[in-house]
Amino acid sequence: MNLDEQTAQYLAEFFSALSDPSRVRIIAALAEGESNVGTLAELVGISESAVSHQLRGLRQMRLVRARKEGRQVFYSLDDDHVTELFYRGLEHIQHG
Amino acid sequence: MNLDEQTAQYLAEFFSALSDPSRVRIIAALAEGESNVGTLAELVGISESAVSHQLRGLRQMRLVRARKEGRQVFYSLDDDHVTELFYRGLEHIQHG
DNA sequence: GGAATGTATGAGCAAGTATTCATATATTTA
DNA sequence: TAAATATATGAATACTTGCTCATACATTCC
Repeated sequence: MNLDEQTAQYLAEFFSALSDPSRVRIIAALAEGESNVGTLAELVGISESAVSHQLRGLRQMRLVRARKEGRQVFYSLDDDHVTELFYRGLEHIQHG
Repeated sequence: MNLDEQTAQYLAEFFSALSDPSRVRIIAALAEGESNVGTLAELVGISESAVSHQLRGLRQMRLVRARKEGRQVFYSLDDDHVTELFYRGLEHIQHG
């Protein structure tokens, strides 16, 4: 297969969602169900600001969706493909 | 799921293999069958040196293997998981 | 042997990225 | 209304990354 530049670009961006440990851990956490920024920060072990920045990117890729409840914002995975990719990757790591 | 830092790190590295357009195109080409550095450079549209650098990384991740034939080196995919991920990602892009 | 070809490698650089810090915005509570 | 809480955002910074360029290595051909 000889992908055109644009398709390759899109694909690369898609996989980039899982190309950083913090994002991987955020997505791993969200795979269990929705969670808010503070909780994610605690789980992942980075600042709330850092989480917020990462979620922004994931939001722009439409991989997560946000639900506001009071002053908290609950995020959840909004793309089955990423979830699936995540699990496949995990299998690969665990007994690949 | 709450991944430990190391697992997250490995996973992120694994997905990083497909997080760059040039690498995506290299892997797309190799999905068809083995190919040498010069041909890949032509297909992908980057220098042979750049291809060689990328292949080095993929080799270190054990995602491709090299077969030397005379002065040419033929590369092929050496990991079904990546191939599968690639196709899944492609589906996502094409009609996701 | 020497030239030519194919690939690999290291240094260096420009561009991208993940984080922190300071600050802003929005919502709740006193 | 003021203080407190939760999240978002922009700027700055340290780090990473993909490429080029020069050069080295290996193999074939003359």
